[in-house]
Amino acid sequence: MYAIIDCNSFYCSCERLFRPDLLHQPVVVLSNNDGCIIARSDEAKSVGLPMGLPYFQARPLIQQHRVAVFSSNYALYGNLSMRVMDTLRHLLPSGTVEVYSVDEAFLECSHIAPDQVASFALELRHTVEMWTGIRVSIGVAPGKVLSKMANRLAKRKKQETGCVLVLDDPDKIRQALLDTEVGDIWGIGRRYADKLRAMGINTAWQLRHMPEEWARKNLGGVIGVRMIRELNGIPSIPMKDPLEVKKMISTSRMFGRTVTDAAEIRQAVAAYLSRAAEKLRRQGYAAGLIDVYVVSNGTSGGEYAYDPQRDHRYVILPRATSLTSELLEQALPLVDQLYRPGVRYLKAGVILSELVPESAIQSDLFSDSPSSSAGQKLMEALDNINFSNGADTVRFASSGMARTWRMKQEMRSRRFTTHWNELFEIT
DNA sequence: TCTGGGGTCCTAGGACCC
DNA sequence: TCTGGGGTCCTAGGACCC
Repeated sequence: MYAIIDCNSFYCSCERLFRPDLLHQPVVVLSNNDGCIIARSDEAKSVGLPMGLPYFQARPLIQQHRVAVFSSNYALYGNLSMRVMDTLRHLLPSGTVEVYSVDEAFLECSHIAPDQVASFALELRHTVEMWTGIRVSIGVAPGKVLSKMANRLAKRKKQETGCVLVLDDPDKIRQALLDTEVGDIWGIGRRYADKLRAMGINTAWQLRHMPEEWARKNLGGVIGVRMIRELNGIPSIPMKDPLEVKKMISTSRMFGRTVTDAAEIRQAVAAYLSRAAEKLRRQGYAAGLIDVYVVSNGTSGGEYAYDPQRDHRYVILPRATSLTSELLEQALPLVDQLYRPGVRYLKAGVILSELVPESAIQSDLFSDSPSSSAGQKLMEALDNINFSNGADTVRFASSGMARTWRMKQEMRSRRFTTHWNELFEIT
């Protein structure tokens, strides 16, 4: 059996943890740049605020129902996520927890007797809430797809299920499949859902009875075949090895306003690259390739304009590196190749790929410094200062001083758990 | 005026090789 | 006028996820 454990309205729960006065109030959290709604408490859902609604469109409803609004506070969410995941790893045998996203983890439960699974799940839910203050929902079933389905149904019927649902016999599975529309299956996105409905397939139960060969042709090849098997209770999506190396690290942001100045684009790219390099070092990798891209405002206004030929450049590094200075040196010239005067830019981004473990860097035949250990010490010092004193305390001058292009975050709560000067105070 | 950011996997098709 | 078969590697693009 597989379980998925999922934090309820995670970002909102994090905000409420330090604002108990909001416990039964509607709460929403906004995307970067305070652009749109990305998390809603149950109360906010029930006043009719949909996911992804632009903030400016949501404003009337927000005022009418006195909804508490927060800018996203990733320092806080990341730290609380770590606490939840640590709790799971503490309570389960090693190798059975797969962190799937900031607020979800799959558990492989073969070590638990089938008749114990339900009580174990309830216990787990209770412990996570006691230790972290975060409420979770748990779905258990044979396979990841069915466990996601169980989780979804558990949340939908909180009162009856206590946020835990175990699909452990054919009748329960059948009922769950009948109760799930194709578009609500994990792995079926909007495109496939439209396609399936056009073919008269509306429920997971109907999809389950389609032949594998049909799925191979119509649902993305092997992905479709795995889907049919999972729906039939045959686990076909394995647990992921937590040690697997990442393939890319990317950092991108919308600007707080449109930007037309090349110097400002360079600053933004320098800042995103610094951030990406920090992630790179934290995970112990070096990058062999840098991608830089920009997105502009379409000529007719409104629309995003991105043309890979025109708006994206990359450079292959002579030697993989994780030093911000070396990466900057290679990446900044790309900006000048991309930049077109007079264009209104909305966003820029940096992608680091061809990642290799720092310990296994291929040195280049002609480089004079075998491994730039002074540079590495400098980066270590930089990362330590920025970790303990807050991001960007020390940064490269190329990332700019005034930085008026930076995103808006006007309603961010304090970083209660990660910054000494922002601790929760009791008076 | 105002619509996020960070990922993964898979396939098709072109270039190239023997 | 005729013009193979088998393979690898790479990239772009589509689809999905939270």
